[in-house]
Amino acid sequence: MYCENQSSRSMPVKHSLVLDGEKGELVQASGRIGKKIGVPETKTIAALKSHSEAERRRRERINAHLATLRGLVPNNEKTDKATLLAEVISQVKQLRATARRASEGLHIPMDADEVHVEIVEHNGGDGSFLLRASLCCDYRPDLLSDIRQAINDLHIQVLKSEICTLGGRVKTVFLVTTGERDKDGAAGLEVLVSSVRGALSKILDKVSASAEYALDLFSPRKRQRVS
Amino acid sequence: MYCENQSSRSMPVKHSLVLDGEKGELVQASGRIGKKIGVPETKTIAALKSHSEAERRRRERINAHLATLRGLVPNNEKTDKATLLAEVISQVKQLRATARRASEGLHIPMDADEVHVEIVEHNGGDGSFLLRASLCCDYRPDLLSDIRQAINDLHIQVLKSEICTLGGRVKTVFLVTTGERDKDGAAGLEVLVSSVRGALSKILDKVSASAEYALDLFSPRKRQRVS
DNA sequence: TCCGACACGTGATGC
DNA sequence: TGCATCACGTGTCGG
Repeated sequence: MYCENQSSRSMPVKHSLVLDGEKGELVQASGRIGKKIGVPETKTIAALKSHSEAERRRRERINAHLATLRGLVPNNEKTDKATLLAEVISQVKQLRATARRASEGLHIPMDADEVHVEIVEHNGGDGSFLLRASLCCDYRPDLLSDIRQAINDLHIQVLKSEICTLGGRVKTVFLVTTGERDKDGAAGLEVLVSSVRGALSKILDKVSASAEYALDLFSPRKRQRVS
Repeated sequence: MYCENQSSRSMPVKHSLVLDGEKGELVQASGRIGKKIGVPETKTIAALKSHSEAERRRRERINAHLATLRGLVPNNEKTDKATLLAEVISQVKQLRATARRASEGLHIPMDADEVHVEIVEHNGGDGSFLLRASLCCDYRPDLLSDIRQAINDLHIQVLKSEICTLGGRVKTVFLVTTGERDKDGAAGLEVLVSSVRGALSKILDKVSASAEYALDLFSPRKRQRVS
């Protein structure tokens, strides 16, 4: 709600005191105000002085916090106060969004092999994005290490991973984003999507190929069951 | 870095113009300054007017962003500017921390049954915390739904879940926190830890009990293999 | 009465 | 030169 500040704008009041001297001493202005002051001017002077000092301390507190925020948000070392605050609210919004996305639904593996990559969110402003990639296939012992290797090769950051198994089938869902912000926008995003899709498809093909001749100990009948 | 502001503090300059009238009109003060101005006073007046208007617009931008932040951060509707900024930097810090925690190591299930609950992080300032809970046991079809049910009953928020299977064994690791901030601090935290531990132990016992008489299709030999 | 928080207008400074 | 940003001191309001 703040202050209504109506009165101060419509009735600004004449200045009666003025700052002078080398070190911020307050003296009485040449005002024509007939305010009958006999002696207590020194008291008013002191009051104004402490007032301005308090105001300066308040400003220092606020600016200190702004400096902290400037250090917290990446490389806005010399931007405006206003744009700095704008970047901060953008950061908070997207952090909250990703934190919320990180706790959502659980999926169960189906009987058909599947590779799926979709763009959950793409913030054009700072080039950040959110990808959901899923792979559904038969389980094999080195599946997880293969996936892990693919993630390392793609240089992406995994926000959330669900690895869900059901009767020899496994479905893995990854929520991924870029490690730090890069500015190549929608173009680089598309190639990244296809890269992720290609890597997962490669893992899927490796499953099928090895299943051709290798005997897996724990896999039940292959790929057909009740839907 | 900002402005050095040395000069403006040590030499504040005498006021020569003064605000007057009902609606913010600028007039010349009664100053004894002999600045020989013939006509261009109106220009200076207009300049000062546009100046103050621009400054007001700047203030409005900054305050609008502050209001947005005030709406974004939970229930700080009428706090100071300074404390609001302090809360914002706290929010950003903890959001970044949890986002970083959410992408860490992957675990593989071992041969011994295990329930583990530990406090990863406890922020005494706002009562928020971060718990890592893990359960390692044999796989059974309704294990995941049991875990999901336990999470719902505990009223906790899952930031990250890893469900990793290896040869009939499954290890699930959860990174959990409180849904929204509650202020009961360390006391409630301890009871929550033991609640989580108890719920997971219950799930573990149910596995062993059902394994007594039921024939699981996919489980290999029970609980002993190479370490 | 005093103290803290705000909005305001203003001079200085950098582009 | 003007234009935008900043720190400053001050008036005002509420507790």
